[in-house]
Amino acid sequence: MAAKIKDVAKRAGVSVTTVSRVLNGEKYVKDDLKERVNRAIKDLGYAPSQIARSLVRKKTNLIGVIVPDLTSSFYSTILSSIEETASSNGYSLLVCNIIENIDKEFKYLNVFKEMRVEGIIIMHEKINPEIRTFINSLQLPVIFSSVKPADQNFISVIIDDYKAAYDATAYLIELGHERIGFIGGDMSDITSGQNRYSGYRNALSDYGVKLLYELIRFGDYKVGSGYELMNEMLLGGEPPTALFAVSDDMALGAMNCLYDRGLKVPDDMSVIGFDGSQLTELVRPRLTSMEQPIHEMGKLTVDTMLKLIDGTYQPNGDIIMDHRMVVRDSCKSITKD
Amino acid sequence: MAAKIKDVAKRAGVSVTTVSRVLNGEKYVKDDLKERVNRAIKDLGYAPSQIARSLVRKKTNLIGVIVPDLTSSFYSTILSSIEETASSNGYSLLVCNIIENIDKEFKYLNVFKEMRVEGIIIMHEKINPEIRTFINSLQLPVIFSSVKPADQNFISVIIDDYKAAYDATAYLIELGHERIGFIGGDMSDITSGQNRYSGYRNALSDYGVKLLYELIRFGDYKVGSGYELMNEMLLGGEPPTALFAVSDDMALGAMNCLYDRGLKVPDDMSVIGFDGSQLTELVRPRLTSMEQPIHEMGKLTVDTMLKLIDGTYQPNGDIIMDHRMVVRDSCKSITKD
DNA sequence: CTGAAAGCGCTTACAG
DNA sequence: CTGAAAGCGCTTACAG
Repeated sequence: MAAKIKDVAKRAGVSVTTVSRVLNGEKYVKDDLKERVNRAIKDLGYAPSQIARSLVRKKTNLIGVIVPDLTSSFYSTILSSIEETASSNGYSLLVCNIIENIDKEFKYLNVFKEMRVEGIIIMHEKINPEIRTFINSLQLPVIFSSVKPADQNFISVIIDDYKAAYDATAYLIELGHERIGFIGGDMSDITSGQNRYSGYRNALSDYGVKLLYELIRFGDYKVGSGYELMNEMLLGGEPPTALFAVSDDMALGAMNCLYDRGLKVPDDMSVIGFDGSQLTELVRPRLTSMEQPIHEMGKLTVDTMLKLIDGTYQPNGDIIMDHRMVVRDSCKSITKD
Repeated sequence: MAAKIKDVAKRAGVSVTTVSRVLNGEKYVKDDLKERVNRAIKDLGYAPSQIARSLVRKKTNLIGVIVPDLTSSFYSTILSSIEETASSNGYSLLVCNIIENIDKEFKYLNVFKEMRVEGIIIMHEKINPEIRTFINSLQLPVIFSSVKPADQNFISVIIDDYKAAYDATAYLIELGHERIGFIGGDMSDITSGQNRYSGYRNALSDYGVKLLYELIRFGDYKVGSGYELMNEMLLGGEPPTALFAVSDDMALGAMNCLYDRGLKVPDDMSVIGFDGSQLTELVRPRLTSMEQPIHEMGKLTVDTMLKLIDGTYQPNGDIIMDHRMVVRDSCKSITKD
């Protein structure tokens, strides 16, 4: 079995207290003792048990993370950034991938509780009352990253979705488009559903562009729904000249649908996405997108979480980051001729 | 603070031993006591501390996972499957994302050691002697998933990369191609580098097709290198009529390069990829690929790991899974006219 | 069927 | 500067 502190103490000829002291970098240990201990540690290949240590310190250095879909480019990128920041601060991640499975989420939340994680990061906003109650009962710092649940007690790290959607729509309008289709998200989601839709509508109305209900659809942010919804729109009558989809995945789905029907982007239709996922650079034409600062968002989420954990930060509302429009090749100005 | 077993015992008017018994589902507890305990647990919102439990049981139910790149579609899909299988068997994952960072890998391996994980799953084969020694010293079950390191002491869950590459090449040859370009992987990698290259070469030679060195390049499996290498090939002289890239990402990179230069797939060049990542269905034209059973591979990795942990399984060599060619729209037979 | 006691591998006052 | 002892929150023989 693995060596324990007692073995080290015996081999170094000191007490376990002394070993513990050099392990934790305390001063007040004579150099020669320190040396003997360090050699014993090396000889034995000793590494202190975090689990014993956690028990006495009441500190696990663990953060629980709930991701809706690990295989999504957007979430895996945030997660990657979260992991990087956490690990460079001495924290490890317990990752739960819930694929729209409430039972699994509950089960995992319970694992988080049993593992005594010090904080929880959640990346979806569809929490039901039961889950909400459970989370609250944990009395742990909780941060929603990139999403905002209805419950005002939670803190989110997000962009201003309303404004971002407004800007994306305005961009299309300024390109001369007047028939601007919209593929939105789940309207029970505050930020990615409602706020992005409002941004779209208000931009149209501010610019005096008519809202065309036949060009509006709502999906689930995934490629498949973008495809289906665009197909529906095409079947429905005169197509839009431009499309704003509230996720890059749905924008790509729409582009694929157009491709399969022999339509060209951006010649036959301009398309703008949302998120700034890696896909934007991988597809052809490259996808213009209203981007979230994905990497920075993950980092800021963890930095804030760490401060929340050590009591250094008093939350006062959400943390709003800047969005950024990145123009690529999927939009063009309309030329009436 | 969170309730502890002592609080439950007090509230239920029993000993902690009894509480522990109902917690662990032991029989030999009278129904009325059991009821009182369960009520106390509910009232207090008590959840046993896994960390205390781990300490005495010497069992953490933790598996460490090392992923080279979380944002890659291939790895995130395996990871998702690993997570699913682990969690449904009561195990949690400690995930380390090493982005070609040896120091970080070392640091994490040490975290794994300190956290007393019960096994380690690794998804890259570039382990240096130092890492190898460290891993061996851990005396823990280790499984390489989808890759095979040079060290024969480790066990891998993989496909037959040689045969898969052979089959992919043969497919192109049977389509009538004779100028078949190849974008390989890192030749210091046994499976994804060497074996796939051998498969390509031997297929050519078995079918009597000439090996053209000017059509051979080696990349790093990523989109960017596929793009660069194809560009190089195009600049080099007469282009191939078909390309076999040993990762879907590189195949996509190559397709993007062709697109940017106004060349059509599959009319101007057929392209076949390798892996079966989600990208194959997302790009246009859809990418034909020699697929690994990604999801099953993740599951089998964990199933095997669990058996290794409980001593139910005696490893005898690698576990080879079946590959599968999935034809989509990126290849066509050559028509000489 | 139930409980008192020892012990898991550490850290942290406390005393010297 | 160093060590003996208590304690973190559980489980598991052992005894009854």
